[in-house]
Amino acid sequence: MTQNKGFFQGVYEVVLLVPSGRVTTYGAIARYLGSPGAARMVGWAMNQSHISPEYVPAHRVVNRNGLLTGKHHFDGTHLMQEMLENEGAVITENRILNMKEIFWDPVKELGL
DNA sequence: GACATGACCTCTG
DNA sequence: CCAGAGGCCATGT
Repeated sequence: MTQNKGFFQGVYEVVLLVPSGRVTTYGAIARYLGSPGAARMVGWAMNQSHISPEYVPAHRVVNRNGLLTGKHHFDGTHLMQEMLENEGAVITENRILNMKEIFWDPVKELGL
């Protein structure tokens, strides 16, 4: 909080705060940080998530459509899908069906 | 030092 | 309703 070190820090904080079995979106995180149009950067943070001191559940971060866009960046197959399914998410063809049910919004959950 | 790209989203015409 | 362009931050070449 109140750490203006960078957007990345905020993204990691939110992603790390995402509970198991829940998924969030890039726009929600960007919006929570105060930049509704900085969704791109969120994806960039995920790309560098491996540089984070702690593991970042990037598999719980999907696009607005509930599509596993970054699944290609995890291992290249359906590891991300299996992980989410293991947590209780219903995914098919890289798309989350019950995304609405497991959707976790930081602004709504954490509150501004 | 500057240009181009990146796991995207939102707004306007 | 559909389509197009802009925006944001950081990293790499």
